[in-house]
Amino acid sequence: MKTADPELMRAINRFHVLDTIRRFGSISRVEIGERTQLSATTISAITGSLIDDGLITPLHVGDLRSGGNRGRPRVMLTLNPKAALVVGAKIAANRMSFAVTNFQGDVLAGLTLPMRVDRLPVQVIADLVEDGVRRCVLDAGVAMDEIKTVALSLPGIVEHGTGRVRSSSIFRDTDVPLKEAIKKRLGIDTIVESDANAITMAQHWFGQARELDDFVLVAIEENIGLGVMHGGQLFRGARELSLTLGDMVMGASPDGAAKLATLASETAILNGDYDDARLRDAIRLGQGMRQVRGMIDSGHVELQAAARRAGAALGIAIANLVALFAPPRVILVGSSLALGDHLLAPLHDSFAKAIPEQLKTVAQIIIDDVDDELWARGAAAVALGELYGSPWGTTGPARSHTHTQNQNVVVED
Amino acid sequence: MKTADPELMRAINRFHVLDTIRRFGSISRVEIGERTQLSATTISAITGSLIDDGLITPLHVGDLRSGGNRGRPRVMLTLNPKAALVVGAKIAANRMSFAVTNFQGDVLAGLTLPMRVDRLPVQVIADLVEDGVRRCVLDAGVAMDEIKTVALSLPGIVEHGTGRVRSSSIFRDTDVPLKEAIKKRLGIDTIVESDANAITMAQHWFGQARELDDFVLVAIEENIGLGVMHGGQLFRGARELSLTLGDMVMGASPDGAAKLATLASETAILNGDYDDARLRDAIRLGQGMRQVRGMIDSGHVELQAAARRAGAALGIAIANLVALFAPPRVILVGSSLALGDHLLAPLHDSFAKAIPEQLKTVAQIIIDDVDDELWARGAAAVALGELYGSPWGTTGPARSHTHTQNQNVVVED
DNA sequence: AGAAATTAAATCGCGTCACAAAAAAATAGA
DNA sequence: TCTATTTTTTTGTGACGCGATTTAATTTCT
Repeated sequence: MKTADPELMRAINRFHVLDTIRRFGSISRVEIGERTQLSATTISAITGSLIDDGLITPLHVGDLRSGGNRGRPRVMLTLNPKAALVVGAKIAANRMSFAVTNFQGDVLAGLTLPMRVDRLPVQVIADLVEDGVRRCVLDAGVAMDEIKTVALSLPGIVEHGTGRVRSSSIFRDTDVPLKEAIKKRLGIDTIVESDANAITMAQHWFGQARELDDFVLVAIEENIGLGVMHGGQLFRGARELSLTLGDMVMGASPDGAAKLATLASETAILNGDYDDARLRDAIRLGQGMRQVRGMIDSGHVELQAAARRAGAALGIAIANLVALFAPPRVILVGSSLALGDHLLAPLHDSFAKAIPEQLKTVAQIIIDDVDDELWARGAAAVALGELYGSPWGTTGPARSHTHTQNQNVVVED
Repeated sequence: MKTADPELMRAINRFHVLDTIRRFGSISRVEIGERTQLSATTISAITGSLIDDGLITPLHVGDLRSGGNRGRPRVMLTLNPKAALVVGAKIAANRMSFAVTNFQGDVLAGLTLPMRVDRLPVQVIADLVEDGVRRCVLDAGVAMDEIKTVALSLPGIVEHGTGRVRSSSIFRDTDVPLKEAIKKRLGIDTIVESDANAITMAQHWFGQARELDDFVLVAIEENIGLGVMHGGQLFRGARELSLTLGDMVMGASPDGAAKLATLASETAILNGDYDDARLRDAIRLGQGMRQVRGMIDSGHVELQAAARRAGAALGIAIANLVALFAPPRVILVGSSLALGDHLLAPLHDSFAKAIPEQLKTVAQIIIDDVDDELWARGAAAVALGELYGSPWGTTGPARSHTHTQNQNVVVED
């Protein structure tokens, strides 16, 4: 039970201000006041402290006066890109992606390594992750000790707090203490998050849900991931467990029942149909679904039926989600979207049939074909989100800026 | 976006204190401090203000000194029962229940009226509710204007904020502005809530989940209701919509798919099997499931199969819920529990088969056979919860209690 | 019985917070 | 240069939570 004290109050308002600056990229104090409803005084104090801490920078524009604009000009504030660097990583069965981003979430260096890692021993995977992170950081031209946090995302059920992976298609073992393993190797704060939550965060910060504080995301890949944004925060289960949709059982009785994952995951669609050499290669490269789409287009009936089945099941599962969370938007991402209408037409169709009448207008379904980098960037956003929430610089007392204020770095164009 | 200010801070802490007193019934200031982690100073200030506002009362015990207890004795604090009176009501298809409770949630008067109200015109139902409330208040020996709030609970999807009933088996119409209708009739603040949420609140306050801030409740009656308690608060969908489980589609494709409600609701189990006169009567009296149980016991094969189907479907639906919310406890309530093991055995069975391995130990399923009064009391708890959260007396400045107490209570519109 | 010890609750003083009002800063137009 | 205008900072006020201190109410010891 969190007690409220002045420090918490400040932390909340500070976060609101920082978040507002992040959302608008470049914004004056007055506008922050309009958006947050905080008084100008408070804004000044908080932004002052943020400037002192080096998290934001004042930006005296000089021009951009759109004429007829008298009075003291507004000083724009932006995130200080150099305030922190983080690494985000996505670990998938057939590839790893890394992204080094600055405090604004801009990608300084990206790296995707196609390789089949699933079912390798944990130690080996951890080694590979370490290599990838170090390599990507090197590419970005920075030193490892400048990295504040590393965030890893992977499919499966992840316990956010402890950084343990309860279960994942990547690992043979269950309950893998991945966070500790990586932290020991890199000597950097590490966060482990489900890939679905990472991409959900990415959509919230950079993608199709920038303006929404409530939405649901379904990631259709080797597994079916789920991310729920609720009130601007990732919704986690009661034990800080990440959510998953692949375990949803579709059926009314144990006999006929099947998990969604066995109906709609990539593996399910392929159903062991690896006799085609090109398809085998494509799968190894993570292009399996694209290849399948081609095969369906040229008349592969069985695969088409599999895609239809998958789409139908997904449509129902999504309808169930809408019935539970009533989100204004559902975003679909993941490699299986490469199947195009072979998957989506039955999906929409069964969604329409499954959704209750009075919820029909509630949710809007959006398809977003995202690239590897955004997944990794999402993981980075998870890391940044934590830095925002609990700034390492003291949340503490407002200092009198009177004698520190002149570092107001005048940057002109 | 709520900004944090001293007033909010105080409101939060005040709520924590009040909630702690409610949970423990009778508790001293020191113990409140231990539980809330607030300083003794703050506790003193807040309890002082609560006493001034008449919400709690100091209780000088005198005895109960369990020996060996030196020093100044603790003064116990309790909720002031007379601080507010509320009415809770449960509207079901075949009966209405009412309960007048004091500020502690003690029932001063209860009333259950067996009558078939579903599909009656809204106006008629509203009239019946009005009569029931007035009658029950009269039974409690108090005047209507002493009632602070009325809370109605009913099956279906309810929009909490506006008090509109999006859809309910009770009403023929959709989007019924029930809150307005009742408020106009009674002239009292009215809250409309789903019955599942009300009984969830009741379990949290008085029942099987008193110590839990996270749990899920499934109400199996004419419909399948769902309540989710998350972090000590009722979890509502993004639009403040109440949740429902009856709309969950069980099946992998639109053809074979069926909503849970058509598999596991009372109507579904009966499946139009009204040829038995005694059963017809029992249903009218809300004893349908009890009667069905007897019929199964004496060898009614079809009904037994129906119960088995229902249980199996419910087990799967609950497993899906556990996969989504990871609650430590799932509580089952509702009239269908009268079916006993005819329903529960297949339920547990299919739950065990459907739940993923790593979540097996997460949730504990509890059956609770609750009576009508608890449902109504739950609605009352919903009303009380709102009173707690935003106390009508000014949350305002701490007064020096020594000489002030008489000013406040200026409540303006 | 009276003093000492002990525990609970109230009070005091401090630092912090948000905010309103006033002052200062920075610019455009006259 | 001077005035009007708009933004930002400074100043002053009321409220908050908390640690230290004081007062209150008992029990235990002598």
